[in-house]
Amino acid sequence: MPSLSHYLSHSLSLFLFHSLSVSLKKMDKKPCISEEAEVRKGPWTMEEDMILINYIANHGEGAWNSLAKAAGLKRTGKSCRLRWLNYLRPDVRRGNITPEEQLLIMELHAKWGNRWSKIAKHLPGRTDNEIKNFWRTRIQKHIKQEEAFSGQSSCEINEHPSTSLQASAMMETYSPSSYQESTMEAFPAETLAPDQSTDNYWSMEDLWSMQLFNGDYLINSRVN
DNA sequence: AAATGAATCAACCGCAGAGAG
DNA sequence: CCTCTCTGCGGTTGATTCATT
Repeated sequence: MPSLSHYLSHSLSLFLFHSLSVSLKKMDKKPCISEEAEVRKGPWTMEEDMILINYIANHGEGAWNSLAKAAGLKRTGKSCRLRWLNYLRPDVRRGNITPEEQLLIMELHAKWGNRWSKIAKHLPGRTDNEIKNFWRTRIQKHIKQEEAFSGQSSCEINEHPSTSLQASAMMETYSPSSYQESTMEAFPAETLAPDQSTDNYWSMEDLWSMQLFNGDYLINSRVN
C-alpha cells in the first residue's frame, strides 16, 4: 500500500511532467525580454508560476507592481495579476463550460452586454477572460450562423446593447428559452460535458487540494 | 502523411477610473 | 485642480491544437 508521501511525490512527478512538457513546448516561443527594462513577455514558464504562487501564498495578492518586483519576477504587475487571476488562483475552474453556465452567460449578457467581469462574478471559478473567449468563439459564431441561415441580416449582433431597442433585439435573438431550444443541439455533447477534458490532466484545483503549493514545499522543491 | 483552414485560449494592449501626493 | 501611478476591464492578437481535405 503506497504511503501518503509516495502518493504526493507521484503526484508531483505527474505535475512536473505535465508542466515541463507544456513549458518546454511554450519555451520554444522564447518569451521575449526587452533589453532595457528586462521585462519578460509571452507565455509563463513553470518556474515563474511557482515563484508567483509561492509569493502570494506567503504575502497575499495585490499591489501587483511591487509584488512583481519583490517576488523577483521580470514581469509587469499587470502580467502577474492576469496570470494569477486567470490561471493560478486555487479556485479557478478548468474544463468545459456546462450547459447551466452557458444559459447563465446568455442571460447575463442579454442583461449587461459585454460586462465580462460582472458576468464572471456570477459564475464561481470562471474568469472574465474565459467567458469572453467562450462568448466570442462559440456563442457569437453560432448566432451569426443562425442569422446567415435565417437570412435576417437586418438583425446585427451588437456588442454594446446600449439602447433598449438593441437590448430587446438581442433578447429576441437569444433569450434563454429560445436559446435553450435552438442552440443547445448546436453544441456537440462532448463540449458541454463538464470536465471531460481533464483526464490525465492535473488542474490547478487538484494541485491546490493536494497542498502541493504550500509555500514551504515550493521553496524546497523549486527547480533551480 | 502532408497541407490547409478553423477553433481555441493565453496573454498583450490601450483606455478609463480611482486614489495619492 | 493637476499630475502621476496603479488597477481593472474589454478588445485584440497570435501561437497552438484540432479537423478536414
